[in-house]
Parts: sequence; structure tokens; C-alpha cells
Amino acid sequence: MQEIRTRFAPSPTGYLHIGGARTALFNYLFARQHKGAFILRIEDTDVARSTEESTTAILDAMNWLGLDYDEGPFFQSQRFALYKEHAYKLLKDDKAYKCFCTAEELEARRQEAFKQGKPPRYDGRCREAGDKDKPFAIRFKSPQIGKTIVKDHIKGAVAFENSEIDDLIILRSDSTPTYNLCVVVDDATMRITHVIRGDDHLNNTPKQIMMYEAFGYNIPEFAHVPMILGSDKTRLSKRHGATSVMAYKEMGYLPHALVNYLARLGWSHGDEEIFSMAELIEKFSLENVGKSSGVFNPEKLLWLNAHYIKNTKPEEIAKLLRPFLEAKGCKISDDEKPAMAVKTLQERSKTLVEMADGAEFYFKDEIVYDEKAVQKFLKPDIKDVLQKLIARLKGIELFLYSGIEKAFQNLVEETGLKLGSIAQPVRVALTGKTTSPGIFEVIEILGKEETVFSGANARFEPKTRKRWLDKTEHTILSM
RNA sequence: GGUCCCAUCGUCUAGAGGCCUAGGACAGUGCCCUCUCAAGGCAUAGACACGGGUUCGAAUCCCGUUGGGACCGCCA
Repeated sequence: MQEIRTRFAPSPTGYLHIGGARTALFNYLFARQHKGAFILRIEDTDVARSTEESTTAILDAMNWLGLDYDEGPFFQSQRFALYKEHAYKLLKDDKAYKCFCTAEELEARRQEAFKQGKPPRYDGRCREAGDKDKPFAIRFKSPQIGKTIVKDHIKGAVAFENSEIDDLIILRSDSTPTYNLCVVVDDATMRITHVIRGDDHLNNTPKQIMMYEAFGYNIPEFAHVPMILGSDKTRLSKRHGATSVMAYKEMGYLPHALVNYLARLGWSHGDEEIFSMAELIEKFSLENVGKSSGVFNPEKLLWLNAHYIKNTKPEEIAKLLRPFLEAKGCKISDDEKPAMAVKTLQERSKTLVEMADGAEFYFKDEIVYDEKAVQKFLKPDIKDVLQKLIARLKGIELFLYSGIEKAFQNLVEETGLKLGSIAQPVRVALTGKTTSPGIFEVIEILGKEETVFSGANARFEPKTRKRWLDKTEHTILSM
């Protein structure tokens, strides 16, 4: 049984985008499932547009997504000799010819054809031109009779009339190779068995098949996956929001949430929605990739992200959260507190950015008070109750959830107040906001010292004071 | 303009001729739970683009129409 080999072949002209990531993922899954090899190839034959930064960005993104490759990255720019050799071989075999038309002439003819509403095809005029003492490009002499059938794992058999396919340039007049030549040479020499790529390449495929045949190479299997569209059903672009994979990292997404989302965009396994990487590798199949293009739905991605935030160990989330907290100026000393804080926020955060916002107060000596919240909940008439609460909290030996809860309950019984009318002011006093994790857990994590002290120092005047006061500063509640 | 691809709820999709009064998920709506915000639970609304065939029977097969998309480069 032959080894399954797939490849992802981005061109380094920008960051890794959502569509590319999905193509990479499908190739990765297919290779892993068949215990084959996943190869990364950088298609940088267009020297003018390719940049090293793009290559790095793509590598970073793949690494973040967990798409590790077995071979590569290979750079086409380092294989020019090989392509040139192939082009000249075809020339020698009379399967290609020199074209002396200039780029300008070609462009003018194309414009003219468009104007007349005709297909802008090359007319093959240099096929019989022979040799001239002029600069030339090399064109592939594509067979003009018969049909070429693309047997595609997703689209089925797609037939093209050979007469519709024109002679494409494989070697530019500056001796650099073009895309179609490179892909064929590389896929053949790298022994790629399955070419899984976007269906924008479907129309190129017959040309490539012709070249495989001209070289006498085996034709790989093809699978053309449908495009990803934006909400208006046009090709996904920046207009529709973030398209860069790494932008999602910055927005606080978990890599596996994106992976899971991308896998389910176009592929399905019955009614299942949640897949671990291991499950994806086990269950993925090209047969279950849909034929139609799909709209990228940020809301569902967000839901998946929330799901994984909820269902990942707090310690792991804490690790991922750390840079987000530090970006907000939080100083993280120990490892225990972040994990505890995370635990209280997992059910209420859809992204790590959101979680960092919610966790900020745990880690800052100074918190920002929401003015409206202060005015609404920290009224003087609550001072008395707060004072009583502080006294009770002070009396707790083991400062844990159950004891704290009991302190509140006792106070509720004693004062006849509703829990809410006590909890809300305390929440504002401790967090500066009206929304937070459960107040008992907040108090437990903050600890006795900080709770009692900041509770005592809670603002009752709309000044710009922060929660944590220096011990020497005066307190509003006299203690 | 030519070639090619595609077509089930708003979105992702299940559906391989009878299991479909079309299932699930996200988003929406309502209720429950509740110290806030969430999460969760329950319920609800919502689709086979259209027209012809084939068949006892079609979301499923065929043809056409319409609508979307991709490609037509000395870009990849």
C-alpha cells in the first residue's frame, strides 16, 4: 500500500487566512488519518510579491493551530533549476515551444478580446514560429483534441474540452518558472498522492493533468474544496471582519476552537459539532466534504470558543490567559490564583480577551469604579450592613466559600434584607462593576485581608479613588 | 463574453428514492433557575430556489430556468 502524501502550498504574499487554514487542516487531517506525510511547500516563484515576513507569519499561524508538518518547508525559489530543466525537456520533446510575443502585445490582445466579448485566449501563433534571435518565453503545447477529465473526490468527474484550453506559459522570458509548471513538477517529484486545495484551482487542473501526461508522471488524486464566503456570499475578505488566523489569537480565541470550526465549515459527520483533534483525524473524510461554498459565521466560532473555554482545565486556560492579563498591566505572581480566577470566569467568557477583562480586578491593586454602579449601589444607607458583614467575615477562621456564604445568610436572616440587596453593593465595592462571578467565590479568591479591607474602603463618594488604599489612608467606614 | 462549479431554516449542516409531518447546531424568541452577568434546562419560530420530467413514490435521479461563485495573467 502506497504512502499517502498531502501538501499545503501557500504563497507567501500575506498572512495565513481562514481559507488557507482550512485547506491546510484538511490536508493535515487526511495525511494523519492515513498515517501518511503532510508536506509544507512555500510557493514563492513570484519574487516580487513574496516576502520573508509572510513566510514567518504563515509558519507561526500553522504552529499556533497545531498543524505540524512532516517535511519542509520547501521553497520553490530554491528549485528553479529543476523547473527550468523540466521546461526544456518539454521543449526538446516538442511538447512546448518558444513564444516570442511580448508581454505588452499579449496584454493588448487580451484587452481587445475582452472588448469584443471574446474569450481572451492565446491564439497559439508562435507554435510554428521556430527559432528567432529574440527573447522568448516557453509555452506548453496543450493537446487540442479530445477531453480531459478531472476525477475529483469532492466534485466528481469534471470534463473539459481540450480545445478550450490554451497554451500557457511555463517559463517566463526571464527564465523563471510559472505556477502551473512548478505545481506539477513539485507535486510529482514530492510524490504527492492527494492534492487537496481550494476549488478556485479546479479550472487549472486539466492543464496540470496535461502536463503530468507530457512528463510521463503519475497523476495524483484531486479534491477541490469549496470556497469560504463572507456574510454577503462573496469571497471572504477583510470587509467581512478578521480573515487572518493570527488575528483570532489576538482576539482571544483558542486554537482548537478555530480548528473545530473550520473543520465543520464544509465537512460534517452526522449531527456532531464538537471534535477533538484526535476525533477529527479519525473521522475526517473527503467524501463528507460538501460541494457548495459556505459562509463564514463568526457567531458559531464564538460559541465554539466559549465551549472550549468552559471545557478546558482552568490551569491550561490560565496559561493562555496570562499574556492577555499582562497586556492589561496585571502582575501575576503565583500560579494558583490565576487558575482559581479562571474557574470563576470560564462560564462567562467567550474569549480570553473577555476573560481578562473580567479577571482584571483580581490582580490589580487599583481598580476602576464604574460611576453609575457606585451611585446606584454604594449609597450611605448600606454602610451599616456592610459594616456588619465585615465584622462577620473577620470572624471566619477558614476563609472558604461555605463560611462566606454562611456569613451572608446569617446577615440576611438578621436584617431581613434580600441577598441581592447585600450582594450587589459588595460586588461593586470589590470589583468596581455590577457584573462579576458569584460574590462568594470572588471573596474567597480575594482573601480575607483584601476583602475586609477593600470592603471597608468602598467608595461612597463619587471621587476618583481606587479600591485599594494605603493602610494609612482614612477609611470611609470607621472600623 | 467563454469555461467550470454550486443550490435544504438567517448561517453551518443531516439527508445516498419510501425511515421526512425534513433532523441537529449557531444565532433569535419565550419560560425556568438565580446574589449580578453568564452558564444550564425546557419550549418556540424557521428551509428542500423555480418549472418540467422519470417513478407506485423524489429534498434525494434527469433536463431546463433562475440565482450565486470561481477561473479565463510572463499572479499563485
